[in-house]
Amino acid sequence: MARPGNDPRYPLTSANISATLLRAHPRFHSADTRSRGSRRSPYPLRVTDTPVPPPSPEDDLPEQMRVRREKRERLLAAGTDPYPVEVSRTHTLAEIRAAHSDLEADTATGEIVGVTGRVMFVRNSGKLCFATLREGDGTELQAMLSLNKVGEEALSAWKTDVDLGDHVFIHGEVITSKRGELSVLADEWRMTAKSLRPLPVAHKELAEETRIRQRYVDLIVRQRARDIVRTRAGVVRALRDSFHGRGFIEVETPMLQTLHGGAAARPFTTRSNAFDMDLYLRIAPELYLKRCVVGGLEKVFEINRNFRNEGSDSTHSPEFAMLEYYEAYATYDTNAAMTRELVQEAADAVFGSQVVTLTDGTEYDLSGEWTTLPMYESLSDALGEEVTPDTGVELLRKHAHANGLEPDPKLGHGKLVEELWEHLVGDHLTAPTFVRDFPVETSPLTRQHRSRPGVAEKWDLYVRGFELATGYSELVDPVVERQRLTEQARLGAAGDDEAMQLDEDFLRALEYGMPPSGGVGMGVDRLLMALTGLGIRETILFPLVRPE
RNA sequence: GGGCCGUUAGCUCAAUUGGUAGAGCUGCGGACUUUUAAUCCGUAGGUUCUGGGUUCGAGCCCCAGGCGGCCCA
Repeated sequence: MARPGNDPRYPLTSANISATLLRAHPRFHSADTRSRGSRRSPYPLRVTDTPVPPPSPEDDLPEQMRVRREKRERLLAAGTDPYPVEVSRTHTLAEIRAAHSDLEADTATGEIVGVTGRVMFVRNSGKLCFATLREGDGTELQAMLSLNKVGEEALSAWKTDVDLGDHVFIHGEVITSKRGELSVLADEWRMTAKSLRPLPVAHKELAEETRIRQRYVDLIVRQRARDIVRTRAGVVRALRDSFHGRGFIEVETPMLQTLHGGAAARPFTTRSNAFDMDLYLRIAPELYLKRCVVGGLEKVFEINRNFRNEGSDSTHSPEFAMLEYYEAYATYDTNAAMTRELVQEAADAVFGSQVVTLTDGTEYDLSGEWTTLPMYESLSDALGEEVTPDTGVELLRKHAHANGLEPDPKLGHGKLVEELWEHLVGDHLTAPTFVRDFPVETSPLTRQHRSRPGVAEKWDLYVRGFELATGYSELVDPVVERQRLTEQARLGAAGDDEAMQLDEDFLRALEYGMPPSGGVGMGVDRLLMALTGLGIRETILFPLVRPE
């Protein structure tokens, strides 16, 4: 936006020349006090017949932002770049802390260093200034600036130019203060990145909405926010290490798909201009990973994003990270054991223990073998009456009503059993538990149990009451698979928008022969939730939110 | 989709029955060479989410909407 003073259309006048000069010279600060302290624009309007420039949006900025912008301009006017390309940092703050962990108070080491950090606290006095610098991981170190080391000009510039939140460079000697605080005593300092916005109060929690909408600010002020990011990275890395240690190959399969499949979920749609066709964001990588197994990638995994066009709450996000892995010659028995190991190895890698401390301070034990509950038997126990794959829909509906549920009248046997089970059993599970042998009807891509009619070789893993993962002995008979998918497509045509589409290419792949295989899907965000006790929006760095 | 609650200074929050919108931190000016959320003195900062309505007068009451949270389906 054009403004007088830096736009040729609005040449400098004596009035704004003097204002500019005053701002550029710290010596004149006291003389300039009144004009800088007033609410008036620092750019006086000229009394001429030339058009008045349109009001700059900056004139409407809150006072504190305006002040910081003025400081930036003052630095520029004085020939100092508030955003230099390069600074001569010699050590991180953490390196200095590590190298001088047990110095006595009031010690001078003689070591000269250059350090950088964001100014988090400032304690300025007349001739000696203290500042707490912080670097990315939260490590803090004190900077000290004294009159006799940096000189009057640099000290005065420090006091007038530096605000909380600014990045600065400090060159000087590593010392400890009289109180014993490890510090760098400056002989030189400079601005490395001027912050134009004031930091929130460092000692009060940000409102949850602000934490999510402005995660960058959350990360600046809250150690826990920084820790969560690192915990998540550690968990993902541990997962990859576990897979690599077992000979798995990581692949990346399409997120833009012409058909959506692999799960019962509503997809997002998008559009390809070049292909002139609608595309779907994937709801699951399953059908592509199975193509991989057909092709001979016998141990294959993918960690990446799925998108489901559904609402969000404390356990759901429309965009979430998913782990899926498939292994030839594995079954739902062997992949349950491996899934348990993956979780336990992640806990060990990140926390050094399989007993994790949740965010509310309670401990959660992931160690050892985990409970296994067959679905029909555990539901029968909870009802006090036997329920089997042959139990009729009417009787199931009666049980549902007797237990305070009002299931959709359209629900069939399978979904009724699952709803009843979730209500009577699932909601009360706390310890890690595998629930096995689901109704065939609700598991279209799973093979029938090898010996028990009416159930599928499928398990769900419940941890702290929510579903963390699901595993199968995969259905690999291409003829049966075609029947199941055709039925799904029929449901879709009938208006069930969670049903899958018929993927002829996937069926063609299966017709080449897929070895007997086990497959597992696990929510990565949910794994974080399980290990930390956080809500899903705390485990995702930038969750989807409505625009402000 | 329904119900309830919230939305006030840069941030975190107050504001009696409807009667001049306040505090702390932050900012600005001043003092201070060993501070640790420094301290002391002074001072500035507001479209009370938006739009309508009632009233002599609305942050507060009414209507509609936005955003967020919680509970329910």
